[in-house]
Amino acid sequence: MGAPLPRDPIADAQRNWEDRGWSDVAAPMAAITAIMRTQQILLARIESALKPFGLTFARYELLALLSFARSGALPMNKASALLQVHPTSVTNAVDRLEGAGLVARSPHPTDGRTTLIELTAEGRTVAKRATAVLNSEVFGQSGFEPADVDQLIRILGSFRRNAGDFTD
Amino acid sequence: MGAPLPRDPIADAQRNWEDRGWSDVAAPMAAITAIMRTQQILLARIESALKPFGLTFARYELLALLSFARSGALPMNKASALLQVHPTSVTNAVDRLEGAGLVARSPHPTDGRTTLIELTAEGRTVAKRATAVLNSEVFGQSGFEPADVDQLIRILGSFRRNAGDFTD
DNA sequence: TCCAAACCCTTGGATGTCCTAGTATATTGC
DNA sequence: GCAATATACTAGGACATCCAAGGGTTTGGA
Repeated sequence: MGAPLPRDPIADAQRNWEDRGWSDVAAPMAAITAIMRTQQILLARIESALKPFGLTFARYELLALLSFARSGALPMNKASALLQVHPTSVTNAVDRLEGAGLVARSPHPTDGRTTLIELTAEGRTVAKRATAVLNSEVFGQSGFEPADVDQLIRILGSFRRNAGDFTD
Repeated sequence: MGAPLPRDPIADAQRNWEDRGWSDVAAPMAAITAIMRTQQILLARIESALKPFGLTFARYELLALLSFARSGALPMNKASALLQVHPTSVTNAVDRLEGAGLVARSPHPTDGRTTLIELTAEGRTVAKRATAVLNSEVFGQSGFEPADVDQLIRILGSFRRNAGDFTD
């Protein structure tokens, strides 16, 4: 954190790669490194916007997912698959959200292995308010040009499909 | 994580946003969420490629940075600024790299507050080998079209500049 | 000259992610 | 029907990141 650098460190890295004879992979290296850094910046903005609600991004994502579920409840494994995170991460998030009274665990009616997670009334309220803040403070001020947003959705969508995230 | 989903969960989220009347921020939301997920996929690939070297991405980045420093040594605060991570993260990475014998700490010759980190001979060798593996297994098979790589570098470069990463 | 402010690094605490392993419940196959 | 396999969730451990706070060093103004 700190003041802006006088030069783009990723562009410098790309030049270093080229100078060492790795020109064939210098550009993908720079693009991938830029994705890592961009994610870091965006995550910091998101966490900052969610802090007043006592939420982290991981917990917010779970709340948001539940708020869109028709029944208002989802099995943990379903949430894990849809959020594309490890099951233990969902357990962790649910533990904390449950402690904050925003979600509740309940046994699955027919499958004894499965645990359902459900929004509480307060959870639904918090999800709504947090989404409003994220929309206005982060998504609404992303700093991406509209045309670039479309490019990102296209490029990263293709990447995620090729990586095996989904078949569509 | 499991088998591919039948549908793109991010595209679904974008539709949900639009259905709730947040059309103005639905696309940026989708783009940002896609960046988060793409980072996760790429990080997993990188960590997997580095595992045989006993390196994580954070430690590799530090090794690579040092390998490009003319003198082969850098102050910790310099590394923190160039890698754009918190100073404590550098302390953590140096602790582990030092324990593995890949870098060494030394006092700054004139400024008693500053600690220099320097590659050991083994550290230089490991950095070289790890870079070769990353180049061939990750950067060389990113799955991005060359034209899209250029788009990413342009779009994310502009974003990072606007976010205050650098002035160029 | 001397003390306050700025700077550098480290420690300790909170979170999140993943992996491995373990327990409990379902499903499948013989 | 029963044993073997598969699935669901949780516990414990390793890492990384950030923040807050503390101790040592420099710098700069009174």
